Amino acid sequence: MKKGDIRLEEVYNYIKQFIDDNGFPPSVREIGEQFSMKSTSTVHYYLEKLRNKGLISQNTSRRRAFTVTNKSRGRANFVPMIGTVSAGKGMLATENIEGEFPLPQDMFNGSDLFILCVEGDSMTEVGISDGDYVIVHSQSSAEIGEIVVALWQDKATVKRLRATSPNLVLHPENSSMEDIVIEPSDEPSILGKVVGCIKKF
Amino acid sequence: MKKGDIRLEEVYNYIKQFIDDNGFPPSVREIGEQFSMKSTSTVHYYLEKLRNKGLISQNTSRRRAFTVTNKSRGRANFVPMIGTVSAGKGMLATENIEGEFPLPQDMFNGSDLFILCVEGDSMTEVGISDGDYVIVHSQSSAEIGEIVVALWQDKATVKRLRATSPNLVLHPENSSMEDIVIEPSDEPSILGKVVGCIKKF
DNA sequence: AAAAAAATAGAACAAAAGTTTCTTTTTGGG
DNA sequence: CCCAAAAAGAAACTTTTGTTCTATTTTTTT
Repeated sequence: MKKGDIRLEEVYNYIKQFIDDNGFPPSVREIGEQFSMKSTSTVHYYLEKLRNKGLISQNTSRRRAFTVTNKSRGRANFVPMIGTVSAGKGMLATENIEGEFPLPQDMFNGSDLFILCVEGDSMTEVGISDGDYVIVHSQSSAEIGEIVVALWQDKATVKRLRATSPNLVLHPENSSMEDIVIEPSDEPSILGKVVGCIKKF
Repeated sequence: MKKGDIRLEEVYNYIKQFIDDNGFPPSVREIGEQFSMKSTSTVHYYLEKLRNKGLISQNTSRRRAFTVTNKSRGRANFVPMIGTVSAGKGMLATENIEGEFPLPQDMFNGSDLFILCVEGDSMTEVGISDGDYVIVHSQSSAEIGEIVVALWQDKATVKRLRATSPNLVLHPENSSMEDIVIEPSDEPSILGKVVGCIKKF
């Protein structure tokens, strides 16, 4: 392996790390300092190699403005985590958002997602357990058979949708539990459809 | 609400979006153009407000180098997804990596993690199903009772560790399956410990 | 309506950052 | 060991970019 190729990879990794740490790319001179390169043209030499290899893309006429075009590195989709579900105001109101979590955009895309922490063991038979985080697509209706987040008695519950009329029937995926039947007069509402789940062991 | 406060939020959102889209922050003049501000000092005026509110942090002496310090926005931890598990060379060799996926650092941190796609239904009773992605902490040994990824007959399997000697005993969390007993002569190895799981519905 | 505060503009400036051209040193294969 | 190619350096140059200072307009408050 040629000496320059080793260095090229080191430079590439440094850039990646720098962006991860700082949120913006390093300048030519900062790269040079890192590798004790005494001339900015030396850095330029490597940067052009990386550009030719398609590993970075650089916006001419913009300073400190190149990005790592790592095809294999997926983009993040920041999804809000909902803390308390207050029925009254919009659920995605700022005061209800506990934080934004990055999810792989390849798996979960779209801007109308949110994350909710699951309480209880009513859905263990589909792999959703107490303490898991479900990823929910915000929508006000859903198809029969889909797993939904429904707002009932001012609390969000995750259940499988069995029927919507005359009553809303929610089916826990836990053989020891009974279906929940909610009459229209109780004004139940569907907050969204569960599209994924994250669990920690 | 004051007029400036609305604008302040718009500017803030624009910056966030710009960084998401481009991977580097906008310049003062780019922000100004977006909002038809005819003077860079106007942008400066808003930028300072954002700084004072702690919403962005700016590195003086560095151009185009501020970051959104959204406390609520979690950082991403890029974790490699392993495709084919080839026993021979290092599992985390570049050729085995299918891509890097961003995970919430708050949930999964550390640089020695990898993601693996699960095949089969041997762990459904702990919520790990066919097609799920397990998040694995790379390690060569584990405690009894932990869920591990073991390499057996050149294939990676996810099971609960029951015993390590004299034989390696792997327990499927599926009552219709039998324990797998692997003799030392078969040279089984532990690739890591399962710390999480992501499922898509 | 007047006064105070907030928001915007203009222009000039200094520093940072990418590029270029030419030269020199170091490597690596024959 | 020699020579071409690769790698590194020096210095000057052009743009971009953030800052500053002052003046003006618009909003908000009293």
